[in-house]
Amino acid sequence: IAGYARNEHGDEALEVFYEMCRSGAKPNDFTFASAITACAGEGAMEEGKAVHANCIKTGVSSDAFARSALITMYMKCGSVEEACKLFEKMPEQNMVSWTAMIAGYMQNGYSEEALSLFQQMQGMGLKCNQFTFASVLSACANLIAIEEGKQMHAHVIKTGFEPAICVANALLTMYAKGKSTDDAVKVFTKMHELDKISWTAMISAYAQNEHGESALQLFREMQLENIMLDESTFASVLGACASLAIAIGRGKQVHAKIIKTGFESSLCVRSALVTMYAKCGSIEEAKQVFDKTPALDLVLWNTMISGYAQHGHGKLALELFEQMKQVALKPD
RNA sequence: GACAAGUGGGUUC
Repeated sequence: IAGYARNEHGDEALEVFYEMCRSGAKPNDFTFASAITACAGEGAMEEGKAVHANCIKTGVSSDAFARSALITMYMKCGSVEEACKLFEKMPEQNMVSWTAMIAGYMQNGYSEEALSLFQQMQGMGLKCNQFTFASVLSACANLIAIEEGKQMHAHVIKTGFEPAICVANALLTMYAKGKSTDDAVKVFTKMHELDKISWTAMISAYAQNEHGESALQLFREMQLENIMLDESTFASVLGACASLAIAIGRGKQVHAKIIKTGFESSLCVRSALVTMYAKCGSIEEAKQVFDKTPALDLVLWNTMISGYAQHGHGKLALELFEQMKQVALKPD
């Protein structure tokens, strides 16, 4: 159940969970927590609450783990209020529940609150681990609070969490968002172990800081190292192509690779493709990608409208805007 | 021994 839940297979996790319940095997506090994690991944808030009620009814030793998982579920579903209410009511507050709150605040755009909660956590003398620091560093990144991020970096070194891969990835991104490409490179170079997130974060760091060619070079190295690519990688690589406004042929090579690896249906890849084609001078191909997309989301509409607007097609941009409103999508 | 919390990605000249 935990294996499925942690790997974004919430539906299968829940299937196994219910099968377990039917079989008469008795779930323990970890089982319920994992089932709630599965609900979080599925955005199934009501089901998660029901699992928690069931957890209490079953009389496991403690529902503390289930509560931490519930906090995450509420946060993932955007119910920050409910998460707070639950957190305040929790009898035993520990590192995991606090980290869940800090991460949740950060993910929902409340990075200030995340940092202030971290200060409180420190004040109470609660322990922190790599997950806490990764979230706090991401909060600094969101706020582009580089001075604070640097202090946190020092703190992370002092507490021995700098080598943790999730901490290093968050550090790298924090520096990249603060336009400190050199510091981002330092973090990347210092890492003993790199995962797909590290590579993508570094590619994105280059792409966002006017080092598009370095981004593309790193992408080549990443492939030579046989690192698994995913939709985030391609979105970042396309971002590099767009930022360089490279020759359309090179952009098309990336597009071909996307098709070959089966990522062309991803919405974030599609919008990155639209931008790439628009910026590389082929608004027609941008529109083709747009037209081939079955379920357009807000970002794709925005991307195509911006593409037209920025390339001398104001009238088409306005027409598309009208179309967008007709499909009952709310402009932002 | 495993199991609750974590890091990267698309639009905004």
